[in-house]
Amino acid sequence: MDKKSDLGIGHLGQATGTKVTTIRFYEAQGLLREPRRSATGRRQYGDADRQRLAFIRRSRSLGFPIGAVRELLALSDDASTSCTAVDTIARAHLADIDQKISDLMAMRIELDRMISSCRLGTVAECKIIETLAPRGKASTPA
Amino acid sequence: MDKKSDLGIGHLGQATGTKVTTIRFYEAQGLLREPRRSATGRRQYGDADRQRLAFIRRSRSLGFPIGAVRELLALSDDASTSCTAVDTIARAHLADIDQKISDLMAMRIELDRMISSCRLGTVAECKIIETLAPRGKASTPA
DNA sequence: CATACAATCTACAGTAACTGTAGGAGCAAG
DNA sequence: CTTGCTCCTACAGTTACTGTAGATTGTATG
Repeated sequence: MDKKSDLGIGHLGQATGTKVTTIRFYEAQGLLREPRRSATGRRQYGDADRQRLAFIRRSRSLGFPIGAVRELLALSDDASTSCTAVDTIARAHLADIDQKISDLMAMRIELDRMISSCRLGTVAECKIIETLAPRGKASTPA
Repeated sequence: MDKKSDLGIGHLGQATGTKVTTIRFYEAQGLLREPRRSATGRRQYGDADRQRLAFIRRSRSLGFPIGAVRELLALSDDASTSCTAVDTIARAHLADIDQKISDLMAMRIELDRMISSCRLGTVAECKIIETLAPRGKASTPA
């Protein structure tokens, strides 16, 4: 009588590249519904759960925060609504990523310049430390 | 008798663009030493504290994690050591940033492709949702 | 001087998205 | 029956702060 798609939490994890604790975490967050349990209390998942978890993982791997994943799931559950909302969420996330990239690029440039100027002498003459300290009168107050 | 460099926590915050709570947090983390207190228990900072906090903020703005900032501070306190260690920390951080940038770029590309393919119809035919769901048999199991 | 309001104090909870740990029970194999 | 793996719950830890509660102090004004 076992359905071939019946999965324990460990197998579901393997099937989706998700740690067991993470699956339980998603359940606690309401991303996955509470599955039925075996007679001894173990979680039993079906194929729909696997699909849903895969969706979550894919969304997360694209950087959507949990809240956005929750919204995307709700939207995808209602096939008849317009996907404008989906588009909006995705675009907002794209803008977010662009912002992060440009912040990191700015850091990268500064950091790179800092490193390039280092002549590997002593800390006293270190350009990196010097760059980090807005003015250098803290260490050697004259 | 007041030194002109004497600062209350609020003024120190203003002088360095740091919230008061954040300054106390840095103190708890051991990045700033415990300052002397006024008769009524308020923190009193001097110019060296301001320099040190500025260093911390600058390092943080370049993305160095607290632990790295702690190490950089320790190194900068000892002017005679070689700055090889400083260089190593900075290079490790640069590598870290590069990794983050390339992760975000990869996300960005996928996300952009996803969004471009969206025709703003219903969720049922939404390319975004479709892309997120590895195979589409969860919602409509036939 | 009294009163109001701003700044400060301590201590702790909350954020994001998990990860790790403790302590206990189920389950298959030898 | 014992070993060893998976699973269970519940809670603490991670990062770098931010926010809150409730009490006290400092300052400006009437």
